[in-house]
Amino acid sequence: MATILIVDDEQDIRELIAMNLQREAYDVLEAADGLEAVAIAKKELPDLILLDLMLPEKDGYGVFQDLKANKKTQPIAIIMLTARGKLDERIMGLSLGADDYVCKPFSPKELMLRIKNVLSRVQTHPAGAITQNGDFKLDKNELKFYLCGEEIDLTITEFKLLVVLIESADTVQERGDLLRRIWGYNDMIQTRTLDTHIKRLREKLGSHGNRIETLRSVGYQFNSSDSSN
Amino acid sequence: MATILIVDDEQDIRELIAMNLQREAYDVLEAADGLEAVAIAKKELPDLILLDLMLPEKDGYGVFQDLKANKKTQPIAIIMLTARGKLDERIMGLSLGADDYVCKPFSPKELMLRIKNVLSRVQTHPAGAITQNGDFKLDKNELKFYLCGEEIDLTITEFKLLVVLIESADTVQERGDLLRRIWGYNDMIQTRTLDTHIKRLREKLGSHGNRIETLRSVGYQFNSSDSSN
DNA sequence: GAGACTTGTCACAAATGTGTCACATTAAAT
DNA sequence: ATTTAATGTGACACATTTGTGACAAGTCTC
Repeated sequence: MATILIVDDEQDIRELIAMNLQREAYDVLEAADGLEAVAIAKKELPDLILLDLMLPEKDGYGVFQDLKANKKTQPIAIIMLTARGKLDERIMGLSLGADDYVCKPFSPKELMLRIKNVLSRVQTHPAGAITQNGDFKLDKNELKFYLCGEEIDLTITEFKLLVVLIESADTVQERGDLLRRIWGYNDMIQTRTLDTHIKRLREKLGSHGNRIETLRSVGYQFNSSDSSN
Repeated sequence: MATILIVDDEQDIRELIAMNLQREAYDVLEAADGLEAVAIAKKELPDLILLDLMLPEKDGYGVFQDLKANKKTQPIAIIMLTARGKLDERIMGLSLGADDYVCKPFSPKELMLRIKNVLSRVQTHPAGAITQNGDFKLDKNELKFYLCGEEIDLTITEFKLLVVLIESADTVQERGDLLRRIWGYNDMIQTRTLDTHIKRLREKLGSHGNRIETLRSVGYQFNSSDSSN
C-alpha cells in the first residue's frame, strides 16, 4: 500500500504509531535520530515521513531541508510532529513544504486520518508514475496496465503486486517483503495468498506470464527482457 | 510559467500562499477584495485564480459570475477557497465552472498539488464550454446535454458528475476525487451518494449507460468509444 | 400551501475480489 | 531414487464493493 517512515527519538511513540499503521496495512520504517532518518529515507524512499522536530544528531528542520534538497527524496510527503503547538511554528513547517502538521500529544485516530488524507492527495499523482518497457506499460496514475498495446484488466491487488515486481524488475522480491508491502503482513505469516495472486497475474499476462520468475525459497522476480527467446 | 491571482481579504493568507507559489516559480498577483479581483483578472488574464468566497466589496460568487460572464476571463481556471463545512446551495449552483475546491484551513502543500493538477488539466483540455464527440454534446453554458441529438434532462448534480467524467474520458476518476470535485468532500467520507448518482446517470443515458464503467475499488470512467459494439 | 423535483441515505440484492484449502506438481537435498 | 519442502492450481466460502429501489427531507414553482 504505502510505506511510512516514523522519525522520533522516543521508542514508545514510534511503537505506538507503528502499531496503528501496521494495523491499517501500511509498511512501516523507523528512525530514532536525524541522521538515520535521512539515510533510511534516501535508501527506502517511503511515501510519507512522520517527522518529529525535536531530534538528536540533526533536528527536524535539518532533516526536512536535506530531504527537500535531494531530488530523489524531494517528492516524499512529510507530516511534522511536535510537542509545541504554536501557530508561527505551524506556518513555518507548512511553508517549508510540509504536507501537514500534528501536535503532540495527538490521538492515534487523528494521526491516521491526517495520514490517509495526505497520502490520498499525494499518492495519486506522483510524477513519472509511468513505467514503460517496449512490450508493457504500467500507469500508476491511471491504475492501468498495457501489454503489447492492449489494456489488461487487473484487480487492485494484482495491480499493486505487479507494480512492486515491475518497479524492481530483474531483482528478487522476497516473499516476506511482498507480503509486507502489499498485504501489510509484518510477521512472515504462513499464507498461500501470494502464490495464488502470482498465479492469477501470470494467467492474465498470458504468454508473458513466464516473465514472473519463481526464485524458490526466496521470492519472485519480474524479468524486463523476455528470457524465453 | 503560469500566472496565478490570489483573491483573499486576509493578508497573511495571501502572503503564505504567495510565498509558496513563488518558490515554485509561478507569477503571483494579489487582490484583497472582489472589485479589485475582477479588475486585475480582466487586465492581467492570469491562468488561474484562487478565489476566496468571503470577500468585502463583492463576494466570491459575484466575482465568479462576472468572470464567467466575460468572454476574455471566462476560460481562466478557478479554484474556490471555502470555509470548512457544508457547501451551501449557492455554491452548488455556481460551482459548475469551478475547477476545484479547497476547504480552509488547508495546507499550502495541498493547495500546490491542486493547483498543479488543475493547471495540467486545463492545459491538456482546452476549456471549451462545449464538448462534442459524435454521439453526445455537452454544453456547459446552457447546462444541457444531448445524446444522439436529443436533449437529456439532467439535474445539476448529474450534470456536474457527467462533466467531470466526460472531460476526462477514458481516464479513471477515483471515488475520492469525484466526491471532492462534485460534492466538496475533502475527506474520503463514507457515502453511497456517488453510487446512487452514477446509477441515475446510467439510467438517463439509456443504452449508452454502459459507457460509464465501474473500476472496482477505484472509481468510475467514461468511455468515449462505445465498447459494447 | 400543494405538488413536483431533487438529493442524500438506507437496506437489501447482486456482483466481484480475495484468502484459504486440498491436492498436484516441481525442485532441491540426501 | 527417495524424501522433503516449496510452489502451482482449481474450487470454494467469505468479505467487500457496487447496484438498486424506496424513502424522507429539503427546494422550487405556481
